[in-house]
Amino acid sequence: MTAATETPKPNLLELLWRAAPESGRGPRKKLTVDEVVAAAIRLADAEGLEAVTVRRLAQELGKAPMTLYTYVPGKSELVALMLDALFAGMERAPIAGSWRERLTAVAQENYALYRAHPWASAAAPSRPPLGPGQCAKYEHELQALEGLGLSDVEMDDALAYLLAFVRTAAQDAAQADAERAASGMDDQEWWEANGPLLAKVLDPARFPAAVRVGQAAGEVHDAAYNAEHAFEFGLARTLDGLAALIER
Amino acid sequence: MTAATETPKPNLLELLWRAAPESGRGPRKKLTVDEVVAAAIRLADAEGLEAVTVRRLAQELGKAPMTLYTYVPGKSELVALMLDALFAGMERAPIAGSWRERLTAVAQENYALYRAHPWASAAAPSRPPLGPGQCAKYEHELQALEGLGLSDVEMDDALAYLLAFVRTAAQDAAQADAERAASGMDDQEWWEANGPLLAKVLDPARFPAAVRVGQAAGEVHDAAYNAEHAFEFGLARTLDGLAALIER
DNA sequence: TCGTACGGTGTATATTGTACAGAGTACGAT
DNA sequence: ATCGTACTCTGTACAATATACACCGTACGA
Repeated sequence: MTAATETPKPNLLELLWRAAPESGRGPRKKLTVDEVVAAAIRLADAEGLEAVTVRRLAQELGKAPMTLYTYVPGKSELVALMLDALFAGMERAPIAGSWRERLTAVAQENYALYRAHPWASAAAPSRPPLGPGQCAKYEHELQALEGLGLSDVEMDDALAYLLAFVRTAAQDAAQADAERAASGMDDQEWWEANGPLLAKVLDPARFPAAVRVGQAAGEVHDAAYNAEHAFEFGLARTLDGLAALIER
Repeated sequence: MTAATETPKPNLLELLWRAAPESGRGPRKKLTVDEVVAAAIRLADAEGLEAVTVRRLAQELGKAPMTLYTYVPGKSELVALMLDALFAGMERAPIAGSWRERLTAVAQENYALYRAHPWASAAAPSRPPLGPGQCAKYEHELQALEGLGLSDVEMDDALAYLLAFVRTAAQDAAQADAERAASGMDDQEWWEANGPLLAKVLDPARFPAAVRVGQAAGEVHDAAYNAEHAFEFGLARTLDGLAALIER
């Protein structure tokens, strides 16, 4: 009996860093991992992450579905690769200005990325596997916190805190968009449909503050939820919160 | 031809407020929406939200799968009901103390809820449909911000900001737990498996700050990511950020 | 008393990720 | 130069998902 050949089963980290063994046996590959990932990103941008199915992506690439598994071990790894590619491709404006300006720029770059690729805000974990894109992003963004008197650990904490805020804000914005699109109603239609029931059920005697505050908030923004306002407000608060650490 | 009877198709809001028409024709229902929702929550707590399938939940209730659709129009509505039930059942300690103590209590109540029901942190939208549980929660939590000199709109902004932070922190913690469980490796094993590649690829010349800061952060917490620390740090920052608004 | 609205269910469908086996290809050892 | 074998690519197959639809029986309301 020959020794069981045990296909090495490419690790996600190896894949991210394109550190595959590359034993040139067999037919040449007709695609690259990068092409697969790029097609997946294109598809997700155009039709959402739920449109990125193995079959659909294969069709887009002119291959049979199972072919993709020669490039990527599974779907979750594909998503990780998509995210890292996105991070790798971010434009990185030089870090300059006051610490507030620098962190604002970092926040806005991230927000713009997630708004341009809404699927990413939902897919991105707080601590994605350390791919090259993720690392380059981390390296760049740490520059905004360098020289402020923070310890290394505090720099990491502060950056993670800022990025988590931005990701959540973008995710909430994307979700609000998606729900509006899915319901097929604009805010006015929604209110006409659901207003009567809400009026009956939201008893100001039972929920005095909720009714009062909810109404005030709803009137100021034109909608029940204004994502851009939430981002502006939250960013200001987040920077103020970091100020207490930085300017202490 | 008789007039098309057009089954009214229960709206999510009607369902949340249990405001169904209730036309007592036909056989008596053998279950209630609440029983279905309670069973779903039990199942999600025990085995995760992905275990809550129509078949499995029906089996748990001793019914045929399709039976559930008499109680709930679809799965997404079921999840919304589960969330609202969770919110309705939260213990609400009386609001007291300084504003910092009050908001800390609110944050910790929410964090505890999401840690006890990890599926909820992923499922909860920033602005869930206004069910009775959600409303009671909102009413209660607004108390913590009353009388601080904030406008109604600012109260809403501040609460949403705090809650989004807590939800994200809990979600990240749950995800870290899930990944650890799924990989079957503890942190040490993971490092032994992936350390060599990372050492080769994380070039301190290319990523000087990233390597330095990442190492420092990894050493302080025993793991690559310490969720509880992130919550503590973030909560302090978030309260400091709100202080700038409240004590202005 | 009887029509009909409704509860409960069996069957069926479209869609998903992916396991598995087979066919052809080209490198590397002999 | 030859040939085994590792590898690419693909067709088929399977398990699981949500849920549409038709049907059966029940019990209220006219």
